Amino acid sequence: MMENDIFKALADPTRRMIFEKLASGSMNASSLRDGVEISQPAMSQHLAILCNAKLVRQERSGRFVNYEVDPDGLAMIANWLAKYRAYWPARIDALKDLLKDMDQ
Amino acid sequence: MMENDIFKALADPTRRMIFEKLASGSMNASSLRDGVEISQPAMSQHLAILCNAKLVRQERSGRFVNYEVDPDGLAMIANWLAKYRAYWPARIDALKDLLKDMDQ
DNA sequence: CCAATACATAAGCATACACTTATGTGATTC
DNA sequence: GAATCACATAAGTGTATGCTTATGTATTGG
Repeated sequence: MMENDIFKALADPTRRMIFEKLASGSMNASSLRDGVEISQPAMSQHLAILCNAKLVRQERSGRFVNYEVDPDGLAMIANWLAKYRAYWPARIDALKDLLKDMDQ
Repeated sequence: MMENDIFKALADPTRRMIFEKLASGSMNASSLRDGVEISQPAMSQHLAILCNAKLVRQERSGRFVNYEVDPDGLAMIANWLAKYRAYWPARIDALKDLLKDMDQ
């Protein structure tokens, strides 16, 4: 199932870090390793899992592979979260900011 | 870390099912087992993990323990998701519904 | 071509995780 | 107050997961 892939993908802190890095701009696998203590195969495996979860997508560019955030995965999480909107505390500031940003 | 606890808690399909069940109304541990093929210790362990992640909270009531959705955990996910709002596709219907519901 | 680069895949290993059975703990009921 | 009920905890076990080293596969540059 897709939902399961997403949550399993995000359950690993290294993958969330990779995802966060990609959110600041698309990058190839080597650039993602810069400043991070992680082996090349480990990075490759994490990226495969993120891609499979539709959180990240890839695009080949010569011998490089460019990775970027895939909105599909985020939309799935938003959908999941929406099911429980009745429980969201209305006063959460971050949430208000989110609304302001999106309601344009 | 709290964020890690939440995503790890949600990575298990059984726990997401338990959470979904609780979202439809607070329940004690025995009621949560109704119609679900899960042992009593397994349920207890899952609930402990969900509580630790602030996704669920408990309240003792005699010899029963009542479990309910904890908004704190959901707010944390909303916060996490908000960091990537730039990537949310604006046209997702569920998202629009969500916005409409919340912008009141 | 052939060496080097960028990345993927395979296989093995240590740890984490979700389950099991067994037992403990606190509250209720007879 | 002894038995029972609702739940928690302990200990053990099989499997999943994330890493490692080694090798494979495109692509590019000299």
